[in-house]
Amino acid sequence: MNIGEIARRSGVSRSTVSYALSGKRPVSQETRQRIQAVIDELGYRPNATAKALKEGRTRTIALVIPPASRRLTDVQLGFVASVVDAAGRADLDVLLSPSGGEHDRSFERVIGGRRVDGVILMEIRLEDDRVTRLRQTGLPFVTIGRTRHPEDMTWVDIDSDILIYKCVHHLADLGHHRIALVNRSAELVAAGYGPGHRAQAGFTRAIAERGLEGVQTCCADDAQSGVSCVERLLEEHPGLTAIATVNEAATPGLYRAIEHAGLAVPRDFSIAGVAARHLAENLHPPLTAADVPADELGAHAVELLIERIADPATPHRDLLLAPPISLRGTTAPARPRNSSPS
Amino acid sequence: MNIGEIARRSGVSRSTVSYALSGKRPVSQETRQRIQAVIDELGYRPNATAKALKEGRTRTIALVIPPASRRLTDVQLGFVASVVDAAGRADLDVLLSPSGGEHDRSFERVIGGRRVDGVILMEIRLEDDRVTRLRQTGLPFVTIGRTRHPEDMTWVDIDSDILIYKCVHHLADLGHHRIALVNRSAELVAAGYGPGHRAQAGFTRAIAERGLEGVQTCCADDAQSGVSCVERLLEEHPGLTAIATVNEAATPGLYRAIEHAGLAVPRDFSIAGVAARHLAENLHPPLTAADVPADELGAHAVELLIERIADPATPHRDLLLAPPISLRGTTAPARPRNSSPS
DNA sequence: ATCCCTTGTCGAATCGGTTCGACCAACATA
DNA sequence: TATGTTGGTCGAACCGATTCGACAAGGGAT
Repeated sequence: MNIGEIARRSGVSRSTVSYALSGKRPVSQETRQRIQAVIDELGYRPNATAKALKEGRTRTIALVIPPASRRLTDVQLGFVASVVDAAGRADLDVLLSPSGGEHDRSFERVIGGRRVDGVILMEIRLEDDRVTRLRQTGLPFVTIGRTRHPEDMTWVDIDSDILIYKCVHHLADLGHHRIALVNRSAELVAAGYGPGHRAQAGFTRAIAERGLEGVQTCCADDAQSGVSCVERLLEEHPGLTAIATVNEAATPGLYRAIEHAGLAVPRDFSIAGVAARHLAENLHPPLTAADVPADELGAHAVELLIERIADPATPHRDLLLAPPISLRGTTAPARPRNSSPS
Repeated sequence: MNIGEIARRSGVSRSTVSYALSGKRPVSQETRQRIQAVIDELGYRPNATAKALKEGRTRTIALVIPPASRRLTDVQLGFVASVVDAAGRADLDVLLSPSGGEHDRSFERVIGGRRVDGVILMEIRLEDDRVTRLRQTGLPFVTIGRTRHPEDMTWVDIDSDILIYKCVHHLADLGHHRIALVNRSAELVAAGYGPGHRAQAGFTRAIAERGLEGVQTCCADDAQSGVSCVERLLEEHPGLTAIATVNEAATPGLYRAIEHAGLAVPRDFSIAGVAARHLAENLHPPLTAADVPADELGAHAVELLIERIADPATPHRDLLLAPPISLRGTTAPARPRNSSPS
C-alpha cells in the first residue's frame, strides 16, 4: 500500500493524493473525501523513509548515551527521559546510540549515514572527540555538559563548580572544618569528565576561601565503592565531619559506611551534594542536595537542537543552571568528635 | 557528497561506485582504489535513508518503553541496556518510543511509517492493544513479557508465577506462616499487567499448598509507597513475619519501614523477591531474590526479532526463564513474635 | 575461426514519496 | 471581448542509493 495504490484506487494521480494529504495545494472537497475513504479502508500511512529521502530530513534525532552496560546514574536517566519526552512532543523520534569503547560503530553508523537530523550528546569530556567528529560532519548538535572551550557550540549544563562551592560553604557555615569531596570515578575524571574537574575547582576554591581542610577522592559509581571510599576516608582523616559529593550513585554507600562507623547522619556527620531530586528524597535521611533539573535541561537541549536544525547558521546559545541547594536531612551543625588521640 | 559526486570525481558511473562499495560485482583493482581515494578524501558515507528506501529495510528496530516520565525500574533499565547492546552488536539502531498516555503519537509514528524493521515491546498487559495493533500491521515484533494468549507470538519472559511460588515455599520452609505479597502498583495490576497477575497466582497456589495465611497488596513503584505499604500491613496483620515481593522499586521502603517498626531483617522479618541483581546486591542487607536475567532476555529478544525480520514466516518461538533464588541476607528462620494481645 | 565465459563497466529503472511547471475550466475584472 | 486569477488536476523530475540487463574486451576451449 503505497501512494500509487491509493491514487489508482481513487482514480487520481499520485500528486493529487500527496496534495490532499499535505494540503499544500487545493484539492476539491469531493476528491479529497474519495481519497480519504480509500486511505481509511486500506489503513495507508505514507512511508517515512521515502518522505525523509525527498525532504532531506529524517525527523529523528540521536541521543548519544554512555555505554548502556555501565549503569546510568539517576541524573543521566533523567536526561534521557526528558529528551525522549520533549522530542516526542515535537514529533521527533529518538535514536539511542551508546558511545565509547566497542560502541563507536553505533556512533559512526548514526552520524555517518545521515540517519538523523541532529544529535544530543551526554557525558561530555573537557576534550571530547565525539564533539570534534560532529563538528567535522556539520551535523547540528547540542551537548548536555560542555567541553573545555564551549564558545562556539550550543550546550546546556549545570554549574558543578558553583554547586560544590556552595555545598562547601554551607557545610562551613555549619561549623565543619574538615570536608571531603567525593567525586565520580577515577577513570572518568582522568578522562577529563567536565563536572568532575569543575567540582574539584569549586571545592578547592571554597576550601581556600574558608581556610578549611579539604580532601578530594574519586569513587566508582556504585554503592559498594561508596562504602569503601568512606572507610578509607575515615581511616586516613579521622577528623572528617562532612562530605560534599557529586557522585549520586555512591551516596547510599556513603550513608551505610558512615553509619557502620558508629556515626549518625546528620548528627555526627553531614553530607551535601548534587543529585537527582528523586534520589535525594528517597534516601534516608533525605539528602541535602542541589537537585539537578534534568527535565529542564533535557527539554531545553531539544529546543536548542530543533532551532539549530531549522537554521544551522543560528548563533550558538547555551544554558548554565545552578539550582539552589534543597536543605533536607543530611546537614547539621558540626559537633566536636574525639578524633585525635588525646 | 552523494554517490554521484564520488562517481564524477573518480570518472566512473554511479553503479560502479556502488559495486566497488558492496563488492557484489567485480571491479578492477585500479578503479576500486581510485574510488576509495576519492571516498577517503571527501569522507563520503552512503546515505542510509536512500539505502533504506531502495532495500526496503531500515536496519532499525523500535524499543517501546513505558512512558519515560514514570521512572523505569532497574529491571526495565536492564532490558533497555541489553537490547541496545545486542542491537548494536548486530549493527541495528534502536528507536526509543514511549507508549501509553499522551505518548501514543510516538508509537503510531514509529509503527505506521515503516520507520523500523521490527519492534520490541516491554511491559506487556494480559490484553495489550499495542500487540493487537502490531498484529494488524504485520510488522515483526517480540515482546518482553507476554499476553494472556501468547500462543502465536514470539516472546521472552520470566516466570513470575513460579518465582513467587518458590519465594513463598522458601519462606514457608523457614517456618513463616503469615506472608504478604507486595505487588506492583494497583493501576498496573488493574490494567492487567501480566507479572502482577502471575505473581498473585503463584502466591495463592503456594499459600494454599502449605496451608499458610497470605495477604496480597499492591504498592506503587517507589520507596515512599513501600514504607506506607509495610506500615499498613503490619498494622492490619500484626502476625506477619515475611514478605514476598515483585516490586523492586518499593523494596528500599520495605526495609526502612520494617526497621522503623523495631524489627530487624532478617532476624525478625524476612523478605524474598524478584529483582535486578544489581539492586538486590546493593541493598543492605542484600536482598534474597530471584535475579531477573535482563541481559539474557534482552539479547534473546533481539535475536528472535532479527530472525523474524529475516523471515516473517518463521515459526513463533519463546523463552521462559525461572532463575534460581539467590540466597542473600534477607531471609532467616521465623522467630515467634508477641503479635496477638495475650 | 568460432563460440562461450568472465571481467569490468555503463545506463536505466526502481524504491515511495514531494514538488514544480503546465494545463484547463470557470469566473472576475477591465 | 480580451485578460487575468483562482481552483483543481496531471505528468515528470527528483531525492540517493541499489540492481538488472546490456555490452565490449580478452582468454580458453573446441
